[in-house]
Amino acid sequence: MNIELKHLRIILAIHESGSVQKATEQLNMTQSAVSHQLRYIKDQLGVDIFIPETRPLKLSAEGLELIDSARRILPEVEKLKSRFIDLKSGQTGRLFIAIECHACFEWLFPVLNLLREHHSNVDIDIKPGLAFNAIEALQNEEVDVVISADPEKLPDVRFHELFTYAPTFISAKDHPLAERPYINAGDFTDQTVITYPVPVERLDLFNQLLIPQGIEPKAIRQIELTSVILLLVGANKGVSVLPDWVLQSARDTELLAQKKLTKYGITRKLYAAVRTRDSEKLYMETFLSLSKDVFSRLARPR
Amino acid sequence: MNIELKHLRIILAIHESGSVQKATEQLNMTQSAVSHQLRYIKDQLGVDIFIPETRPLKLSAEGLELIDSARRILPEVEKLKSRFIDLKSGQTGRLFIAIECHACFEWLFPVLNLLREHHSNVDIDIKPGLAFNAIEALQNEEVDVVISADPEKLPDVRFHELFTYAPTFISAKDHPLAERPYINAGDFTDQTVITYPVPVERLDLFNQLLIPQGIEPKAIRQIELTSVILLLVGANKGVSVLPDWVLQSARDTELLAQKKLTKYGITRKLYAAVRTRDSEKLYMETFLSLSKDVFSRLARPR
DNA sequence: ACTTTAGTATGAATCTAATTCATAATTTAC
DNA sequence: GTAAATTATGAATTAGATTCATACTAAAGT
Repeated sequence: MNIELKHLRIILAIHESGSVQKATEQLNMTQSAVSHQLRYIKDQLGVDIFIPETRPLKLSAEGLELIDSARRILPEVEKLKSRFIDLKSGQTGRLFIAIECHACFEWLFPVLNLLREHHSNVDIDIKPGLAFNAIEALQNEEVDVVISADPEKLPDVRFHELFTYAPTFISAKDHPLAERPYINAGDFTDQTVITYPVPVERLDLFNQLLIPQGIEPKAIRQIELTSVILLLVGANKGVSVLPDWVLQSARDTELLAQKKLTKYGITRKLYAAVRTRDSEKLYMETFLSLSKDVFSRLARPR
Repeated sequence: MNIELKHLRIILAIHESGSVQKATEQLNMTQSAVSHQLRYIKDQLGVDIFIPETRPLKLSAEGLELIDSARRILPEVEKLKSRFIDLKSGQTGRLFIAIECHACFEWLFPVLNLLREHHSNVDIDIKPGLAFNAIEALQNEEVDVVISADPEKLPDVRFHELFTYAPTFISAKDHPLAERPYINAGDFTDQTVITYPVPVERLDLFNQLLIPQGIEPKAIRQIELTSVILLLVGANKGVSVLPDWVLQSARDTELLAQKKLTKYGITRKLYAAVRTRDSEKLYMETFLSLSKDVFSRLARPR
């Protein structure tokens, strides 16, 4: 028994218009085509859908059952179709975000709240944990955006530049290194470094400075919250390196000394990696521009 | 945008089997056919259903939405199909009954209760009120059975004989007519006749005896309940004519005299009129045989 | 990095199903 | 009973789906 949506639509149109004749316009079919289809439907279902020898055709008891089903099934299909129209136009969609940059929560939350206001039907989520190879997860469509500082040349992924920042050294004001004009890699050998609880390879300090120069600090202490890191550094429990904008937007930085890394400073760029074919989606464009907006407000010193 | 059930089935099969290759068996299609269909689906929906350049094919975020819809829609269609398989085999169906014979409620209720036990999925109902032209309602599929004493020769309707009965005169034992061996039409001219509240043309007494002979009784009093009719006749408030089986199955008939109508008695047959193509349906056959059963038990004098 | 293998895509030919056109058959209304 | 309206049917046509053969391509193996 083979029944298709087409058949349900035909039966429904005939019932609602009252005759095959009238249904033909609505269906954009000729009377003959409809008639042939009706016979096919009857053969498939094995029962008479219409009361024979009535003109205009009237649905039989069995035909009315078909109508019931059609009225349950067809609206679901219409929903599916309009869902895909929205998906295609970027009115709606999924925005799962993987962040490689731990501090980024600071600006990501306000961005997502704003995005929710603009695109209430977009399914927004942050996927932690798969930071190990976020770009692969992006290609597998497990996530839709990766916030990363390491752009790659990939055919199907586009890295949208969000902003530039400077990983900045901080210590207590009475710390010996607070006297220096800038900090070098070697200065860390006898320091306790306070970092976010992520693999060191993912920290700017390490992947940009210490690892290339083969230097290891005396100790590493991992702390989750930015404000706690600032507190501990202020209390001389260690030193740290954080993005400049984190320091600019944070309170309670009076007790801290901020120094650039190396003589000329290190600057990095943060990117939003997006699958190429998602780039022009409306909500994705909104996400990108909101990100830049929010960041520039956050980074402006108060 | 044209999407058919076929397409949903293909996507679902691929997702559940894990690859196009494996889905082909389940779908009874060649790999090539599936591939062509996938391109069609993609073109229709306007978005990529699969992550490009992965092998085996993996569904994209949009593809997963399709799966959701398919899992909602396809089971509804399966339900529809099995419903029609049942309808065709007579496992299930509709049994709306129109009764032209008022006393028939007496045996119809037990029949329907028994039928419900055998065929719990049959939608049983009694449609009163459209007794004016019940056979037309049968042809229009407004009802599925008409209980009638007037068979007609119709191409699409079959009259199944249920049983024979004799419209029988009753009066109080001390009524003058109780002395007679039988009752003639003329005997009613000075009688009050107690009947069911239906048009007189539908009463055996009238359409078989009084109307053909142009005789009208002195008065007609209409009463709904059989037991009340018996009570009033016993109290000499009038006479009545009821089917013999009603009298045989009723209690409190000791005070009544029963007489045949005319010298040789009048007998009538009751039929169940059914659309020809419904006749062989399982539940219809059950209904007919149950009707005969119940009647013969009812009519047997206690 | 190269080769093999499994999985998918594609084009042309073929086959199937749907539609049209012309016309017949039926039913309903007058 | 005739005309008008509606549906059915058969043959021809057209559109759509499937197959076959083969080309690609990603992933796995060496």
